[in-house]
Amino acid sequence: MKINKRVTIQDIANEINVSYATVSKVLSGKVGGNIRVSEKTKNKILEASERLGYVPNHMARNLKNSNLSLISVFTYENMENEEIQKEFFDFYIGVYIQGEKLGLDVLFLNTRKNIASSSRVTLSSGAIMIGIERDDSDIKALAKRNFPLVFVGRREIEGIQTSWVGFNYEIVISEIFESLMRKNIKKILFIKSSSQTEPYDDKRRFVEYFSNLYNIEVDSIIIDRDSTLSEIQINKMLDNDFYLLDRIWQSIIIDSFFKDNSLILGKDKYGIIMEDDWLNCGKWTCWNNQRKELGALATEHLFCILNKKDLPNKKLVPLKLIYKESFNI
Amino acid sequence: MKINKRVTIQDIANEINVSYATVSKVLSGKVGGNIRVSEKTKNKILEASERLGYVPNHMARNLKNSNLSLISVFTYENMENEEIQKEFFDFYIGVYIQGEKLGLDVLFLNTRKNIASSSRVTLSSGAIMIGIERDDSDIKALAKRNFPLVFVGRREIEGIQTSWVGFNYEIVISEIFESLMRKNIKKILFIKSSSQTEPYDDKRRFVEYFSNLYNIEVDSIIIDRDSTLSEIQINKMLDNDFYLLDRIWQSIIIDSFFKDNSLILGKDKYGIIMEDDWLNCGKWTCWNNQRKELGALATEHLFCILNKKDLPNKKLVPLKLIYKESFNI
DNA sequence: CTGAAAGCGCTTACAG
DNA sequence: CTGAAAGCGCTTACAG
Repeated sequence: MKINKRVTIQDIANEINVSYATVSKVLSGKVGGNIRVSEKTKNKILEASERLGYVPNHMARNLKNSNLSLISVFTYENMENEEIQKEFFDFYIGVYIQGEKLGLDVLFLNTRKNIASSSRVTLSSGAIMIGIERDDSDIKALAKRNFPLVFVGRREIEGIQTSWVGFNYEIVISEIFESLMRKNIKKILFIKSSSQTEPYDDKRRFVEYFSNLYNIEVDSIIIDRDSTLSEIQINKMLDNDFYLLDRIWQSIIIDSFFKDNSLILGKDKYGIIMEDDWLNCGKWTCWNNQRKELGALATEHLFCILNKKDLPNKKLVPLKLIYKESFNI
Repeated sequence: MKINKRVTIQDIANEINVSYATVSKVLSGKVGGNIRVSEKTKNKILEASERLGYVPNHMARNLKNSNLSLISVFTYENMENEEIQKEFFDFYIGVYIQGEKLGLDVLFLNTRKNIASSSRVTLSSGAIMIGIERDDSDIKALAKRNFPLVFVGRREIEGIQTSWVGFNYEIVISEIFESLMRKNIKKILFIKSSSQTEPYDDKRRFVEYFSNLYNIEVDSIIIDRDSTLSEIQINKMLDNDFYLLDRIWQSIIIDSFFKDNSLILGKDKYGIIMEDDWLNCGKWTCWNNQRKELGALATEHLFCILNKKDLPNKKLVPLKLIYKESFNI
């Protein structure tokens, strides 16, 4: 595999008959202070480096210095899917920008179902995990082995203490129910997806909590990506005037239901999507997109873990409702 | 800096009194075929690796094996700028996806004006350069030193043979002029920006060539990002019915000129933007977004360079006109 | 089947 | 000011 043999410090040392230690000192920019090299030697080294075309090998440099400045962002999701690209883009940008601020380089890894290659994550000093794939035994292995990992979105792994950052659903869901109360809405339809991951569990828990607190009756149905509406579901939807949606893409199904039944959103029926506007919520009230902030926060956490600093107090990114036609106050 | 001392192959070898060569064989998954290790030793190693929490160090692995699977994408542009994010996103996705197909990991680097850190690009085996920054002496140094580099967009560096991929402007600009001819338009206004980079030069060259070929008169003005229109410019714009724009953001200025003068695009005035739709061209005819394809092509070229294969014949990505209200056939 | 040794390219005390 | 030597963590002929 040694196809691309590049010029090394050794080559330069040989070329001009000087020890490679000295070459290293000059070429790594360490001269000055304690480390002195004569002007003449220095120039000879610089000249030879230029002439031979020396390019430093950072792999080797890092091996020696155990540099912590390379992190990776890892996901199993299929990035060829445009929707997933959109879903992740802002997180990535947040990681990238915060990484730059903290002096971290970012390796984006997305290798599906291939243990050998996913382990390439260990090129870096730590990783941020994005995505909801559940069956990721090698990630669990990394977590178990104390490889520095920060998950985006609450994530529990049995028997392991995981680091994660997430959105603060509590406050924004409380805001939703307060507005419902103020509007005197006493009964809503909760449109769930069948996703069982922690973040969705959290949302549902808060819906339950605040609906009890404000004494609002909640009926629920499940609508998934490929769902067609059953008679029962349709009746429940006709029966209720306010819908609370789990997922943004449910709104497509709902919108077409409205069309079929000549109902108008914001006039006949109301609703809120409990996600941010990563996929264009259109006329639906949803919360603001804080994905960049979340990516940045994850990066900060990882940075602190790597450098054995105390984690930031902030672990949850606050969310705000963006009121649109589907539910305006 | 050795804060995060991790478990190494040595640690495992010491733990169970076996040579670290054997540990390496087992843990790198090399056993089988010529390389045999007794079941008993293997299990001991696996157990200890699990118990101590071994995570391989890929830096060291790569140093030994001079692995070519890490490439980087490099730019000096400021990624905090949302417009620039949009401008680059599709390229990045293209690189990322093609990289995955070719088994390359991608390091996204964006370190501005800092030689020390931009040289971190040498962590990888080669780089794709995106962006139009002209004053990049360290990139030139890398190019001079034969560090494998592929530029996105034609790019000439004096005295150096550069690899680059780009869009095929010729065919799409010929298509523009053919349509003009068919519509019997004999006179157009070319709205240039003052950008002097190779891709814009290319476009202008083809405009000149095809306008001569089809005998279409071209007047021109320069409009930049922060321009206000001069009287002369306004007169030229009133005088002409068809505008050819260099850059997508010029359309904002033109649109507001239309508004001020109660002119309607697609009715009173016509035009085409000679860019793709990365920033929403609105009603303007422009060409299709092939940035993913371009990113993928750059990745392929870099892959071939790294592996000393012949470069793909294809170096230019073809473009198609997307006809919209501003100029429809 | 197992291990001693050389080496990937570099850095850094340390001695001269 | 300069260089010999050890070592970062790993792999891989090679010998036993």
